[in-house]
Amino acid sequence: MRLETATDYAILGLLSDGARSGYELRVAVSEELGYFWAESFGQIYPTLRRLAREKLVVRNSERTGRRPRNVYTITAAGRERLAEWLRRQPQPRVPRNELLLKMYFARQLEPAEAAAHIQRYRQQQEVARAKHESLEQQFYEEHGKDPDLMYWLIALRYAQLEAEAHLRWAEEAAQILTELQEPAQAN
Amino acid sequence: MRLETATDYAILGLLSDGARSGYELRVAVSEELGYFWAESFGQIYPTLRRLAREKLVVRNSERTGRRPRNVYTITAAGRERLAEWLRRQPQPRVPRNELLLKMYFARQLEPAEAAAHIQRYRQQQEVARAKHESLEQQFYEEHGKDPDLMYWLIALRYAQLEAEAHLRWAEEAAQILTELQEPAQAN
DNA sequence: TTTGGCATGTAATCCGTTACATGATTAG
DNA sequence: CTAATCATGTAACGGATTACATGCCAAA
Repeated sequence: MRLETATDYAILGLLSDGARSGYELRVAVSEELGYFWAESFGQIYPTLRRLAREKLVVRNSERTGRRPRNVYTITAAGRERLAEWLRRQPQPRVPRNELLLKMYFARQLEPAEAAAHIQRYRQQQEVARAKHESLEQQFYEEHGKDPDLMYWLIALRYAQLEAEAHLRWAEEAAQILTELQEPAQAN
Repeated sequence: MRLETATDYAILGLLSDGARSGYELRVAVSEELGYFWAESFGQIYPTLRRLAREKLVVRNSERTGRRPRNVYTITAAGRERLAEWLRRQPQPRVPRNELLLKMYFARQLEPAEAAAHIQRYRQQQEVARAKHESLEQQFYEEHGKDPDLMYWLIALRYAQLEAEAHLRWAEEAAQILTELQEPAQAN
């Protein structure tokens, strides 16, 4: 038997906001949670089956006119389990930052090669920042009165502050590497 | 057959700085790389075997006086492979932040319960910050002239800026939740 | 008619963690 | 003598990704 994973609760959490099909969940994970959470697609359907077996969700097959869909609805028991999990202390995952691993050993590279990593990283973080900004707009426009809004903004704010920190780091690191490449000429 | 993992290169990287035994690698991963990288212990020995089979490291059994140790030394081929990997663009891992997942769905909790998560998180980040600071000291003291130092500081700086961002977030989030708990009385 | 999006699933594989298992040496 | 640390590995399990597999419907 299977111990509980955060995956289960990501799905229960989304369903707590309204019934959805597996396909819709797949989309919702990547669009709504995408900036801090991901589920591989091959994970969602098996998880839904298991949640249904445990009576935390119920499946309703819709065949009304459209092509058949299986829509999952969270049960009272599901909500309870979700709330219980939400109260438990979040487990930090093991750190594994490949960029930093490469930086740590970067003396084996030319400074310009290390700088290239940093440049690309900065660009990625710029993209992330832009995405966060548009997400924030979207939140206000589509959920201005939603009582969830506050919490969504808190989560988003985390990503925003991190991206800012990453950008600042990239600038500092680029600066250091530039100085390494052009050793001081003045005395 | 096995595709390459960053695990392999974390080990090759450490060995590029000097030969070590499996046990010493285990310690080094957690002490030197610990703030941004982790390897589970059951991973290191099998990886060393594989690296030896691929001639990227060589094993030397020491039995001189002390209890037997297997010391691994990186080969020229190993250094080449490491450098080649270092040049390739770092792959970001899939995002999975359990704290944010809980925050995102936190309307299902009492605001005070959400605030408790944030308090604990802030404390964890304070601990991290202190650890970074002592690491920095240690770097300067023990490796003041090491040409690797610059890169180690760059990696460390990343973690420092992130921790600062996390602390700032925790403060902001705590503030918002406090306001939620005591609704405005003045008009 | 063909492409793209909606829709649902299974299978193989891999990576990683945890637990198990054993034993030597050294310092207190 | 005994606890801590040095030291080396194996096995079982579980979770996650990727690839495979299928097919409908609507719009261009």
